[in-house]
Amino acid sequence: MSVPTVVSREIAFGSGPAVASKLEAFTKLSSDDRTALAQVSRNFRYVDARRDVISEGDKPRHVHLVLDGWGCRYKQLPDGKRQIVSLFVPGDFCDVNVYILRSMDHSIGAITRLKVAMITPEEMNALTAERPRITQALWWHELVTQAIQREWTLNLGQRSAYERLGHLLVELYLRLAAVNRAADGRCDFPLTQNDLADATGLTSVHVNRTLQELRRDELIELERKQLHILDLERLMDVSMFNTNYLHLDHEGRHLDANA
Amino acid sequence: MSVPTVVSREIAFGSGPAVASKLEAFTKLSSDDRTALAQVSRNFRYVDARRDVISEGDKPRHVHLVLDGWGCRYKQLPDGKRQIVSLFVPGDFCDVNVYILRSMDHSIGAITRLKVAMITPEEMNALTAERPRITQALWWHELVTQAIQREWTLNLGQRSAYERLGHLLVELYLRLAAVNRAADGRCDFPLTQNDLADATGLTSVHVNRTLQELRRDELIELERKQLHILDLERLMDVSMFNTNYLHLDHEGRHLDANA
DNA sequence: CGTCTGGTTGATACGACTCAAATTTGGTGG
DNA sequence: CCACCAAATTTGAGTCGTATCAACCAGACG
Repeated sequence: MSVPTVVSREIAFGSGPAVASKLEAFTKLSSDDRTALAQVSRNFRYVDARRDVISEGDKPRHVHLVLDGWGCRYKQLPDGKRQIVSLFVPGDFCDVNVYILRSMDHSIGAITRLKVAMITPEEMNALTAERPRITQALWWHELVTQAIQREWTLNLGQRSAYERLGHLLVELYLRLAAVNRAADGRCDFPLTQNDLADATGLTSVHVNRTLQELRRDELIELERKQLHILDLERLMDVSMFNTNYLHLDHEGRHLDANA
Repeated sequence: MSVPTVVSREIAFGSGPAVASKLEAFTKLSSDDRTALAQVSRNFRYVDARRDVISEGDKPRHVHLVLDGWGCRYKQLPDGKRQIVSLFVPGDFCDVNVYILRSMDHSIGAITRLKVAMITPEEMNALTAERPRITQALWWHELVTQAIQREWTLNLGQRSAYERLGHLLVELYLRLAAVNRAADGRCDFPLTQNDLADATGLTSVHVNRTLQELRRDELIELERKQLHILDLERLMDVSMFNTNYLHLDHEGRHLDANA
């Protein structure tokens, strides 16, 4: 999870180009690669908190890339129930190649005010045609995204409320750390207890009580949108967290050689 | 969900090349495309029921393609709990491009005796380099696989046991129908109640009671590994089933023109 | 035939939900 | 800078869905 000095020199904690550092968790990128990523990020827009980036039923026309802020993917049931099926933090792509599909089967919403790049199919094609290492890294990104989705399935299916919340907190902390948005057990944490409830399949009342338990056990502090994990190792332990699904061990580092 | 006549003419219910028909739910393939798919399916092996095709921790070396039988992806927790995170039916690819990753974060197991093709990275590269329509179709396959995983997340997070099981039965029925393995509300259904429990995050005792409810409500018959959905429309209704996530509407049909 | 796996039933327990209200926090305008 | 309001958090009491534990039964199989 080390961050290339070239990048980290430029950025302060909590800001800066997360995309490159996210992809560089997989493979080292050349400065040309980084320039190309910056290029496709030029065309961006802001989406207010609690608004949709794109809604279920819409025709997808771009790949979205989260430059700043938090977002989520969610699905709604006819009876009004809502499930957040994934969370986006800076550096996350929302569905590489979605535009193949005719219509969105879920919505993408902003948790905080969101800065998202809109990348056209043509730009994506050019990017992958010209930059094989970015292509590899994007595939890695896709595979990790799928692995996270599977882990959430496991989380909802088999873990208790306490384990489930613990697991989610650890995952988000590690994902933020990978893009230089977390350190020393601390990170921004803009999710409300309601959001947490929708993400974990619990009610917000029960989330509240369970967070209190986690605090009582001196595993976390969480207030004013700031998370502090007091004992990461123990929290990972009680939530049966296995980092393997995040594939954060620079698996593509052997690709560094070619230009 | 119509099946191209060219294919359906050749195959009997319950057997035949499922891959082509699965991909042709997205776009029409040329006979060259179909030949290429048959080529990469030459190298296959059988895996006995209840054995792993590949286990968590293993280094992935091939893309697996289910030629016949049912399989699943599952994850296990240190406390012994097990979650089936996805199911495979004939025609399903298991993780296009997995070999990018260093080690499997989950296991792939056989539910029934399984016939799986093992496709090398080289073969995959050749296939995608030479056959753009297959490449598109594989991307569609990936996107649908992800959509299914999201729907399972929703299923586990927000639906009751009754809805959850109903939803799963409908999904499997529709997926089997798409590869010509189901019709008239009937299909093979080799899952035990234990498997269903692991897939839905319930106990097998509760699965048993809930299936009885579904039978009592005259929605399904299920015995001797045969499923009969008596009233598909009503079952979809009570389980809040929205077919949109399966993207079965031949979205890539505009690609038919090129050779 | 005994054994095993998968299915079924019953009694009891508990984790998480529901509903309802109170309290705190954060943002906004006067 | 304070008053106000809406949103988010917290608390309490009671209920329900699903889990647990423990038998028992049926069919498949060697």
